[in-house]
Amino acid sequence: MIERPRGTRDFLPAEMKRRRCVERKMRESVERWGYEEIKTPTFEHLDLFTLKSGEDIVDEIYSFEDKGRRKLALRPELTAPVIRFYVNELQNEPKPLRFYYFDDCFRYERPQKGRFREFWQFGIELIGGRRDLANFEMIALSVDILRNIGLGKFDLHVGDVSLLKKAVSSQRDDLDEEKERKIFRLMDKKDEEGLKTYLAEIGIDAENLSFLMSTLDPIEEAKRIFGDIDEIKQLSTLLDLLSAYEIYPKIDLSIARGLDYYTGIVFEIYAEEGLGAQRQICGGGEYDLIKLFGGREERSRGFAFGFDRIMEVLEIEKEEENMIMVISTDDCRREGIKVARKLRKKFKVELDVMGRSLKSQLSYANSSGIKKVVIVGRREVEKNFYTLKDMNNGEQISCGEEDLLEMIANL
RNA sequence: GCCGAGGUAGGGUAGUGGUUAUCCUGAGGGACUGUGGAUCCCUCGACCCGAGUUCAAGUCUCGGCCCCGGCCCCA
Repeated sequence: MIERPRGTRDFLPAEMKRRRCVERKMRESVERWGYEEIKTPTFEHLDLFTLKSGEDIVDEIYSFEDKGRRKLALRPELTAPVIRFYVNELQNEPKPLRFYYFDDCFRYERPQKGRFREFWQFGIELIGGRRDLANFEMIALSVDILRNIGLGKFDLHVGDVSLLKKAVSSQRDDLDEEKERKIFRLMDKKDEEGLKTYLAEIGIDAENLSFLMSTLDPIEEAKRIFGDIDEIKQLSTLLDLLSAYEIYPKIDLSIARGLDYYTGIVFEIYAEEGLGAQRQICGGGEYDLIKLFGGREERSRGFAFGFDRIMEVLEIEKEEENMIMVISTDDCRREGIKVARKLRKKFKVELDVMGRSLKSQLSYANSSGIKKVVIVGRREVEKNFYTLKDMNNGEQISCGEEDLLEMIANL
């Protein structure tokens, strides 16, 4: 027997209904803000991703060589492909550009709760725009989506990596990249003890950086240290605009995220429960990929939802299935087929393919949750009528050909 | 890659070295040739894979695979 590859999943019809329902709501949400769907290839040149994230990520990517010796990779995320697309052929479009995507991504990682080797991302990229207004739109939209899909409980954290970088690099002139990274990582993990120990080790006064981890009013504290610099104004304006949309994020200046390409505001959204160690359901921010990919400098920003993680925490009530079954026995199959065809103009209709008796077909309808059946048997065919049966209460009525559609709708 | 817990019909399970591997559910058929849900009967269907120990392995040992929780990483 052939097993499903590690970290992949099969989805049953019931689960696909849930997923499509949420997907539909997400699409509706972003389309109401003027976003349009785009699609990029499932695989790209490996370089696209190493350029963005460094050589190290090759370990976590599904990469391969094709028969023409090209080094390719299944996309591990969608921001880089979308920006590549933009740089390739959309740079002269009028700004802003509002794009959204919903697709599967692939990462070679150890699977655990909320983490798979094939997983789905729903995200947007907003290219162009003045920083404060565009950042407002990005974050407000992400919250709008969650509100629309009915996910009420989440934590929104907003930070600014440029402030973080500035604060850390101002501590020592000779701070190399590796040390900075380690500091960022400890901060991102909120490992205060580890951070203190490490800062002491490399001779930095932890007090100077403590405002980044502060939970009280980090903006005020940053202002005290840096003065009223542009980064702080941006954050304040953003908070003001968000409050107009009734969004009150938690400021967290220690968010480091991928860091390599984020350049300004960053944000993360966490589910409150149900995901174990993988609580993050959304991440995004401002980045500078366009120039890196050889385009004309243009600010852009975006976010992506971990669709599968959202599905883990979201509770959705089941939609009732509205299936009609046309039941006919072997001597009347032709008539049954004709009736089914007529009904399919307006309804979902099933026909028996098992060759079952009338009794067994009813039994099947019952156990499949089919609420309405039309019986087309010899008796009906000979006298030229149909029998409609309501499976909920067992009541039956007869009707002629001309009122079939109407009567079954009202059954 | 690391640490830990697991893997018995489609789903849920019993089974501490010894009959033909238990029970529930499910699925297919029938009792019942034009009327479902109840009942009864029949049928289908499993020890993750591979080595080893043993007279004998679902059970013990080792390796692999998969899965679950966590670490690392997280574009």
